[in-house]
Amino acid sequence: HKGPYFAPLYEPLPDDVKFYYDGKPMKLNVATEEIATFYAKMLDHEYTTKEIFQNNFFHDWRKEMTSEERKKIKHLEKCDFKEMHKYFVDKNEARKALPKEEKQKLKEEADKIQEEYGYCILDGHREKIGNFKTEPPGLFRGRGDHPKMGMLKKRIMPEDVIINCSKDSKTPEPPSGHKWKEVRCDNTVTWLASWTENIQNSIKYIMLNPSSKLKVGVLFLVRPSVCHLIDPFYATVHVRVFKNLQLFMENKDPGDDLFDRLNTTVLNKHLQDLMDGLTAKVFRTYNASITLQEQLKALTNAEDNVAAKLLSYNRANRAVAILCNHQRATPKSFEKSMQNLQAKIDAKKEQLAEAQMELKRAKADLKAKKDVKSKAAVEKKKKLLEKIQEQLLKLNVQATDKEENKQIALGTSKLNYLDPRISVAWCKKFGVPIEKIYNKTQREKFAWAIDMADEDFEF
DNA sequence: AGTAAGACTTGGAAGAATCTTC
DNA sequence: GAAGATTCTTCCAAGTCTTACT
Repeated sequence: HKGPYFAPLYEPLPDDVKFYYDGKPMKLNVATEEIATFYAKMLDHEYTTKEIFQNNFFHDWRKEMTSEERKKIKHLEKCDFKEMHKYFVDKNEARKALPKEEKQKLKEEADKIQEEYGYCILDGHREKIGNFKTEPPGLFRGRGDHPKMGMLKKRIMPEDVIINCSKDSKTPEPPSGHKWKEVRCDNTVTWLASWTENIQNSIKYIMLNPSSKLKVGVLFLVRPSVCHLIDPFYATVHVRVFKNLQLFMENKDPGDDLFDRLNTTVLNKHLQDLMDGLTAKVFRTYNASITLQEQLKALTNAEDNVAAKLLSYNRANRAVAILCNHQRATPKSFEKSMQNLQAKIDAKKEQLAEAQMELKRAKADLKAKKDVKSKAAVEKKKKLLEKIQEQLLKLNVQATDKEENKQIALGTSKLNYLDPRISVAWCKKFGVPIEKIYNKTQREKFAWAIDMADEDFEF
């Protein structure tokens, strides 16, 4: 591989885009200006209204200022980033409004970078890298009430990066004038490059795309041996769990933590002793997959049309998501898009009524004239009516699906917990095109399953 | 046995691309 | 054809599990 692709260097603002302190324009040092733009870009984000975010940002920003700047800039409230903010908003819109050819050109440039840095050779095969770019500098966006939100995330330099590649491969060249922190050849790990980020002091990695050999299959292909053991395991375990619970409770007061001695480490250790490869996660995957299979069996009706079958599929998928507790907040746009859909349904109903009337008229016409032309007209109207009926049905199914899905996130279980062969088999068995349930990325990731599973596959 | 560091996976949000609708 | 909605993709923080260490 060629090592990571580094975030582009900072481009100073044009002279007419000014920063104001205490109402007066102030020219900032390039490094200071760069950090200011990180904040300016986020001005209409909720983050910048939070005190912790503001304080962390201001603290880190001042650290990077020249001593003169630091002497002057003492209060965030007196900083005016609005002009900078507007500059970036405008720039963004200008980019969106670019003519087709220009956009095409930009895309080609991006593709070239992807082509050059986005792949590596693994065991003689060309594999796609998942994240081949270093994370750009910016302000840390911790979730919830993260105490470090707003802190400066520093620019990653080649000197921060450890390269991992095989001994017989060509070592990637660092950008000119730079060198790598280290080059090593460790074939016991999967990462290609790594660096330590400055906020939490944790390590970030460049790794392969989910479609690559390294990422695929390990869980699902090795698992069957584990899974057929899980069934009898469950059967005996719940008796024992009950007894153990009683034991746990005997020596405890009602307020005590029941599981003070049971943490995931202990649990995993125990499971590991029972069988190699058995961890708590395997149970979650097993439960998810077996549930999907059962639900699909129970819900799918072979006589249904594709739309109705898809509703059944989504319902089975939802049962899994509920089991895994993949809940989400109802999307902000939910009400509105539901109303839109309802309006569509109403419009379709009117169309339907209209089509019924027209068919009636055409039939009457045929009765009166009994000629070839009006017979053809009747047929045509019949066809139209059927088409509209089908469309209406589809819309209704869509509405049901949407409503049932509003507080449930399907993505994670679909991507990480469900054996794709179950879905592939289902598609083949019921004649549903695979594109209806997996988009392009998902099809890439599950290519192995699409190839191998036939309609009789059982988990 | 407990803890910290390292490796790898997961989850959800933001941004980009595409589709719809007027 | 542009504005808005929807879907896809990328990004990256945070979670889980493993390994190393004391």
